Amino acid sequence: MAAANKMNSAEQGAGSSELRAPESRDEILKAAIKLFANRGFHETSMAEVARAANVSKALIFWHFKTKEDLFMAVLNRLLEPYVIDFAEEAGALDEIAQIMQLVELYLMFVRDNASSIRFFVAQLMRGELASDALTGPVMRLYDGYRGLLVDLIGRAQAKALCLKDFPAAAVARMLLSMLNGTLIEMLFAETDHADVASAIAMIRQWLFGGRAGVAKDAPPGL
Amino acid sequence: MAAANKMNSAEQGAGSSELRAPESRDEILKAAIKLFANRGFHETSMAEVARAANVSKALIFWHFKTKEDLFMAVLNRLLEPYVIDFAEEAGALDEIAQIMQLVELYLMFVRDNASSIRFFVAQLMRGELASDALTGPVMRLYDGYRGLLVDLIGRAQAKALCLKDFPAAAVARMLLSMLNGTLIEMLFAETDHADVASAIAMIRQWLFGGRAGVAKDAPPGL
DNA sequence: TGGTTCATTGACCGGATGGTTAGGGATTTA
DNA sequence: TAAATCCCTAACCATCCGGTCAATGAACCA
Repeated sequence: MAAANKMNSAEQGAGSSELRAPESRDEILKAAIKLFANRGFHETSMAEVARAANVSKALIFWHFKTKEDLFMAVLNRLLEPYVIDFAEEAGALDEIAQIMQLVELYLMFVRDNASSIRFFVAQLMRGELASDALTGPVMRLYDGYRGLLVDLIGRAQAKALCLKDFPAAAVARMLLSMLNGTLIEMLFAETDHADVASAIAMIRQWLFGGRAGVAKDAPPGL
Repeated sequence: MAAANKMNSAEQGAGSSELRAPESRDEILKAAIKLFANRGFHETSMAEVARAANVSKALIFWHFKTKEDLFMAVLNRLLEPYVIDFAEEAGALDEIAQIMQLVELYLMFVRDNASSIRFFVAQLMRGELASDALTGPVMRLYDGYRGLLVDLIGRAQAKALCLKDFPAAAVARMLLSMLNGTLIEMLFAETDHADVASAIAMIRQWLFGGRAGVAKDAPPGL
């Protein structure tokens, strides 16, 4: 059985807008990222991905053995920019400046990766899939970030630079809650830049009171 | 509306383990709530709902015309407890106490409705379905709550009871960010009660500095 | 030139899903 | 008691989905 007749000929004509080489894999990944991000895993069909990537469904299964394989590849691709090392960023700055830089880094990171973060959060929310392959790296990063905060806040408290009414760990947790709250406001309501800037100002005021000590007052990028 | 009549006679006598009267609708709703909540809309099949509710799939389609109808019914059922009037709660208390009571109310509400809130957030995240029927009521409630906060904070600032370095609206927004951040920590990491209590303490400290003025120091329920 | 591998495709398959239908048993109504 | 109504079900259907397969053109290798 199987017709096998071909039918094509059609578009030949040498170059023009034809599909290229094994960068089709990349095309598929990009399409999958977009679709998974704003429709979720279960709601995205391989046929849709194929259509969006301008390839046949079978080709997707040639590149990635299963749908979950594709999903994992998407995960890894999205995880790449998440490896930014927060640590290196701040050199000889005092604790206050370092903390504020971490805060700004967090917010800028969220702003720049809004869509993939939305994706991760959506995935996190339900145990949908791969909760380990997902939870693992993200949580490691998150814990690392919190660790840095606890450390820095502890040192700032020791130098009496920063509010001391609560243990460093609690302050760090609260700071992260503030950041996460601002984050979800950025993601769902569309907070404008002014609001984010004012959030940063309020965080600084909360942590350090009237003290200065920060290099730049209004972060350039935000 | 829902019949409510009858339900009589019921199971006794012959029936053995037989199904009852038009409270089957309720059984279906309860099952659907549970399934939709922790598996989402698309990942929950009508057959599963039927199995979980111990009825036939066809009966579901008799009670609710389509799957989306069932989903809407679930939404409305879940929305019911959300009508709590925050306003009535606080009577003759001063602004500080009222604000702190709102804060506690928010956190307790989240704690008590964790599963349905998780459901709403998951639904909100993607525009999956009914984004109006969903967004509408929840956002109205949320805005109402924020309005109350802005008002109270404004009055507290006027009386110099509360931090005045920022406009009331900004303070309210930040407070909500803190609450939402604490919320997602409660929902996803399992923050224990001590952490929530310390979060409340830190919020009070942030808003009112050393001032007292609050009736109870450690909220009983939390 | 013929063969091997790479990259790609249309057609196909079994299973699950949302939804329908025809009917049946019990209760109410006339 | 006959008709109508309500509540409920098994069986069915069309569609879509993840995944497979045989075939094939192009590039590289002998």
